[in-house]
Amino acid sequence: MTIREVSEKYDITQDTLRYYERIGMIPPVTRTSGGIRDYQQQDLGWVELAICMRSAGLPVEVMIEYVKLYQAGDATIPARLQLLIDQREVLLEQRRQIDATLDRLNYKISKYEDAVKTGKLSWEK
Amino acid sequence: MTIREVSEKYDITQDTLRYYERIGMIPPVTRTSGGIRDYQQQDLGWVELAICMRSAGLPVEVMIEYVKLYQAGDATIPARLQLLIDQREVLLEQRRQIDATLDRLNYKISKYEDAVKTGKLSWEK
DNA sequence: TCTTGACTTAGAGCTAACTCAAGGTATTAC
DNA sequence: GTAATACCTTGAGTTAGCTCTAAGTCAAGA
Repeated sequence: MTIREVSEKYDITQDTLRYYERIGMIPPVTRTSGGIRDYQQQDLGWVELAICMRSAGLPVEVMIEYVKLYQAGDATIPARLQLLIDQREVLLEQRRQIDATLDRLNYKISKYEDAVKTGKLSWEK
Repeated sequence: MTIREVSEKYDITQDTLRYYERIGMIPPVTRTSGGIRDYQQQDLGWVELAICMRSAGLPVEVMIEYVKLYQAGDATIPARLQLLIDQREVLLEQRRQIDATLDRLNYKISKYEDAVKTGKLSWEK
């Protein structure tokens, strides 16, 4: 699969795909004899994982670390497990923050809806 | 309340508090005759709201827009309502992304836990 | 009054995560 | 073979969101 096809499949720019590879956020992608990227199933798996992590807001640094551990072999399995557990905790905390903000937004939205309906404010910020 | 007290109360730097005010993410804070910030209850409400939005990952630009609308008076109430509804949608989408990533993490974590227990991989990335 | 420490502004500097540009190579269509 | 297009690398540029620095002002204690 060419970089163009991958970029269309995952709706991500070719620049970003090359960037992810360059900084080690995904392992080196399979190349043709001419040096052109030819993404295999395994490469796509890494791309998908990277996009998933980033879309949740996890820093690229974490994925770089994970890839390094992966490339270092099976001895790093406990370290990889710990990294994943740590990031899960980060995401759970982030979700708590989002929920707290959603509560606040919902409260304000209901107040504003009242204000719009009745044409006046009940007290608001 | 002095800027030091506010920064300690919300665990945020004084620089950031001044920055938020400077860019219009919160309205101008009450000052003493000497020009020193003296946060009132209302100022604290804005600080709290700003911190809440930022901690959920909403861009400062959105809060700036909201404050501008607020300062423009009651005629902007429908626009403010719409802004809040839009941001709620952004947060709900962000939460979906986090949940998707949590699912992926949990799957990988369970695989790694098996690998650590049994001392071998069942197939993993 | 003098000193000390907390406060002020304006503007420069920093980091993360892209994003773009320049100059070159590979592949495909004719 | 050549032209057009898609790819390549390296390195510089951009944006958001702080964070720090410099140079100065205000307020409280000796």
